[in-house]
Amino acid sequence: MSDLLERLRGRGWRMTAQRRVVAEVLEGDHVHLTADEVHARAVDRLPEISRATVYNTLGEMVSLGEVIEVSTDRRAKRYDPNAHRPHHHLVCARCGAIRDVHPSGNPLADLPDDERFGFTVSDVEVTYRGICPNCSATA
Amino acid sequence: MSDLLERLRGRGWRMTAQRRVVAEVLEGDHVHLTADEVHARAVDRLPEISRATVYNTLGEMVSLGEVIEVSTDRRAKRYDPNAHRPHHHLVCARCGAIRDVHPSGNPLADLPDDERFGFTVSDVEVTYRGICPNCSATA
DNA sequence: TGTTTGACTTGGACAAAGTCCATTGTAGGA
DNA sequence: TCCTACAATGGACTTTGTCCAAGTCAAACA
Repeated sequence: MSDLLERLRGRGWRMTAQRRVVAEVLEGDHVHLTADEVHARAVDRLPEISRATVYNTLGEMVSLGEVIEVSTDRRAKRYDPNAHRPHHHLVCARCGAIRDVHPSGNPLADLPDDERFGFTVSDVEVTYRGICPNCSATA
Repeated sequence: MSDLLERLRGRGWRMTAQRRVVAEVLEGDHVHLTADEVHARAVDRLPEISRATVYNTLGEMVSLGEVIEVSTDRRAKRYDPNAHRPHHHLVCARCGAIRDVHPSGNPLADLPDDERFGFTVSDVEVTYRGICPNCSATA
């Protein structure tokens, strides 16, 4: 069983076929699927799974902090299962490909007090943009 | 006339009442309106302006690099007119308030070569998240 | 193992945000 | 002033996501 599923079970999740399939679809590194993509892959394994269940399940995983929502473009949110490995994202401006990246330094520390406007700052999300090797080759 | 409008005219834009109104609505610092908010304010000055025109105009401003699209949450894109003053954003996780911020350091330089996966990296977008003073007071 | 129950799933209606397009209008040059 | 290419309009359509009432089932318990 996957780590993700293991952790969810540990949190008292009732284990259903639907949830198992959604968790399995999300396995791996550099996985950044949209909800509809997750649904399409889930349907391959469990044809009767509904869109609403996929949305519900992804939403619960996010609330539990087991999956991260990533909004890299104007389109659908994407779901990243590596919630427990801090990282940021590198996105191809042309084809939308996404890679997980690990910058040096801590961007949180780079925000001076006089630029915090009294906010309690707890998190930072960094998105690098550029052109991937594939797209620059076929330019 | 606003700076924004001036620059757009310099780029050969045909000047229409609609475009003028959209540009005027976007004036100012810490302005991060959604397309619908822009439309609502534009309608106050020019009642017959259509939603499609607001979307088109904002889209053109973005393509020309005069306005930046900001996706701070799951909801609508927001439009930031300060495209020529490099900055990032600080967002309240509770009420959604947005401030422009200027971190020290250059996050682009923090991405090592071996984390670039062959991408030509050209831009970086940083979103800080936290709770604004107003929301932490009324917790 | 069978029963029970509340959590889970379903499918369809609904909503928000954004795009597309045929038609109509108009800015700005000749 | 007239022309024409560019721009605006508004309504249909698409995509993405939410909500809900009714049915289903995982797992605790006897």
